[in-house]
Amino acid sequence: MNTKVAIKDRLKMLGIKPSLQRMAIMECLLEHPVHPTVDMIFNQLSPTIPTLSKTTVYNTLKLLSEERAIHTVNIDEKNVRYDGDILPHAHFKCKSCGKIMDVHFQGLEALKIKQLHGLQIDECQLLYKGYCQTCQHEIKQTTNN
Amino acid sequence: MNTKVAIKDRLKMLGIKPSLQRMAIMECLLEHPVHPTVDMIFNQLSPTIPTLSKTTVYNTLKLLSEERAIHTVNIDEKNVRYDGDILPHAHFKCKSCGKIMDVHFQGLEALKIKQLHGLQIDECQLLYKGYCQTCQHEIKQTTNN
DNA sequence: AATTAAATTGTAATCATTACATTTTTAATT
DNA sequence: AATTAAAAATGTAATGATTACAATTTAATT
Repeated sequence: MNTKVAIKDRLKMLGIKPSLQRMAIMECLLEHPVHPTVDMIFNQLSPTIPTLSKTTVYNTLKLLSEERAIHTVNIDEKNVRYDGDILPHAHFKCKSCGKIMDVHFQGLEALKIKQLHGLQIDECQLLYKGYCQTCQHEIKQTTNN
Repeated sequence: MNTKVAIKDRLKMLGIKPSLQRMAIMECLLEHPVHPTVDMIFNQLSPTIPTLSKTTVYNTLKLLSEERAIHTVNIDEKNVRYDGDILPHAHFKCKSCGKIMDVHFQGLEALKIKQLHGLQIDECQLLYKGYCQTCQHEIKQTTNN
C-alpha cells in the first residue's frame, strides 16, 4: 500500500525533502500507473494545488529520476513518460491508441546485467511497439466491412 | 559488402525510389555505423551534395524507417539516432562521453517476440545506459587524484 | 515537347523542455 | 519571536529539434 507516510519515508530515505509538491507528484505516479507525461501530471494535480507550476513538475521529475525514485520511459516520440514502478518490467506502446502498458515475463530480470564487454551498466529499458488487443479487433472489423 | 548497387537494389525491393539523396543517406548510415543524428548526417553529406536540405534528411529517414530499411534508436534525450543495421542487437549509451555502441549477446533474439499477452508486437528496442570502458578509467583516475 | 506526378528544397511554425530570475517557503541562528 | 540564510517553487523567456507547408526542381508519362 502506498500511504502518504510510506511515500514520505521513501523520499526521506533517498535524501529528498518531502515537500507538498514532491509528495503529490510521487503519489500521482504510484496511484495512476499510466506512465503519464508532464502535462498529464500537471493537469491531474493542478486543481488540488492551484499554485503548482509546470516547471516544478519538470524539476521534481528530474530530481526523482536522478535519485532513482522513479523511471523515465522514452517510448513516445513526442513526450517523455514517467513511471513510479521501479521493479524490472518492459513497456509496450500501442501504435494505434497510444496506450502504454507494462509487460512482465519470465527471464526479464536476466537483462538487468551490470557488466557486459567491459561496459558498466546501470540503466536498462526494454521497449515494444505494436497493436494492443482492442485495436487489433477494431482493425479487423474495419477491414471486414 | 554495401556496394551502391546492393543499396540500390535493397531500396527498390522495398518500393523506395533510389534517388541520389536517398542513396547517399542510406549509404552514410551503413558506412558510418555510429548511430548518427539528423545533423550529423546532414553535415556529413552537405559537402558532396551542396543542395541537400535538412528537410530532405528528415523526410528520407522517416521514409526509410517506415519501410523498415533502417531503425530509429531513442536512447538519447535530445536527438533521435538512426541505425542502418536492422539485425537484432541492443544499444548502450555512455552517460559520460555520449557514445552509442552496439551490444550483442546470447539470447537477444528471444526478445524479438511477436505475440505476448494478446499484444501484437512488431518493434523491439533494448537500451542500456552506463559508462564505457574508457570513461570508467578516466573517472577512476580523477577520483584518485 | 507537353503534362503530370514525385521528390527536393527553404522558410516558418510548433511545442516540449530548459534557463534563469524572482518570489515564496522552510530551516537555522540569535 | 524576529532575523538571516538556504532551499524550493514559480513565471517568463529562450532554446532547439522536429514538422508543416508552399514553392521549386527533377523525373516519368503521354
